[in-house]
Amino acid sequence: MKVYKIPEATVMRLSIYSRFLHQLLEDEVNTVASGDIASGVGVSSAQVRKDLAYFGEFGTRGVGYKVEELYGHLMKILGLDQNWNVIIIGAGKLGSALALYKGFEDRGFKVTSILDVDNKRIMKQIGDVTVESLDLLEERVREQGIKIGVVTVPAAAAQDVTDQLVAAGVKAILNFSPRVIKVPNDVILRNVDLSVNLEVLSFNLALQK
Amino acid sequence: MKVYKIPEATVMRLSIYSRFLHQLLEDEVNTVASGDIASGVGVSSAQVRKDLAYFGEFGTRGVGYKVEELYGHLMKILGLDQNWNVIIIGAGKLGSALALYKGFEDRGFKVTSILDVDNKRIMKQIGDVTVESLDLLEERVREQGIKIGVVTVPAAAAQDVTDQLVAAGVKAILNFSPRVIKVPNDVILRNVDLSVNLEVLSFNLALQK
DNA sequence: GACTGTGAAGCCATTCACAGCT
DNA sequence: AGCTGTGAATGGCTTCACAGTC
Repeated sequence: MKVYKIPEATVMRLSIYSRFLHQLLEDEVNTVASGDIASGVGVSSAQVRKDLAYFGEFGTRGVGYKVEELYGHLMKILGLDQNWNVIIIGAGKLGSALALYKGFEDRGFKVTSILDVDNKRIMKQIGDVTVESLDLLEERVREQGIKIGVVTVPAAAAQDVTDQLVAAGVKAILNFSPRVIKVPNDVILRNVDLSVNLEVLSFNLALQK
Repeated sequence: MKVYKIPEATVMRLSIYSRFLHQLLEDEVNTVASGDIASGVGVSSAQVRKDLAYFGEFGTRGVGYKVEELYGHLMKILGLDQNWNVIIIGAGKLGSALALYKGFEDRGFKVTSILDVDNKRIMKQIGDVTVESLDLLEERVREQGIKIGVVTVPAAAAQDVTDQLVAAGVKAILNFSPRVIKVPNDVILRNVDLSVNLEVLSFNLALQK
């Protein structure tokens, strides 16, 4: 399993393939061809095979892939053969919604801490987690072995809490704030910019006229 | 202003540049060079110039760009020189959070309808919008001139509500459900897949070990 | 016959490097 | 002298097309 440089787009698709395979598993489908996956998720079959080829040979020529086996491989590749504790910084509407989001739990992400600076939010109960003070950041990261942090604070506070997460040893950050934030090279950063997504739609709509 | 095929990545960056310029405006900065924007948002200066070059010549050689002027151009390009009414389908935690998200309002997106199938959610007040029955979809889309729909329903219902949005005449859809959905060619679709984003982090973390 | 795995080709986006203005 | 605008070069991802295997 030589892993040199995998396109990010490939990783995102693997995640989508794995969910599609999960559906097939529930429908008790045993075998699947690259073309089936392709039409199921809206890409080309060559793309599916190429994506998988980065990680090994999982199929049988003339036949296809065993659903259960391929699913297992993908989950392992995606690092989902283990559970991840996640800390959310920012207990506003968005942070709360994410904390309760079933899609995370289903895939092995457990929100074990939710922190905020606002006293009105501290002690609030979100699912089975209690919102705590931002002061506890380092302590919670350490004791819960947290590698993944989610930032859902206002733009003005985003860089500051990010720096705190990094200082506490968090290695991967999912940023929902509408601000470009900077992290050291060894920390993985992804941005989910809600406004940008709507604006891409707006751009394309405006084009059509 | 010849617009043939603009890379999606360029559009996303324009959105980010525009927000950066807005910050500069507030700080009363008058002029900005491509290198300043670049370091502000974490791309190369050549990238900034190339992105802008798709749409015209906005700068002055030897000087840079007038902040206010460039900002205006970008907002126009992004279709943000007008307001957009937005309908949200799914009044769960995520749908509610998005309905209240300030970042949308700030950029001219107004959530004018929130619909759900669940009677327990109907009549609930979210901000100044009342959750209504999914049955009203077509009526609301028509009377509010809605072009943009946001889907925050469970995976199993995603394709169904998408089809209803399309049938009602919605031209752009932002899908938050963890399911691949299909739309006709003339409808613009973007997916914000929250789990996929976490899984890309997980993949990269798992690699490092 | 059917479908995988993969080198080669094609395509698209980014970076380079410099001519052109101010 | 400084910074933009842009053709050319580069790099990377996707598609093609087919040899290899069951």
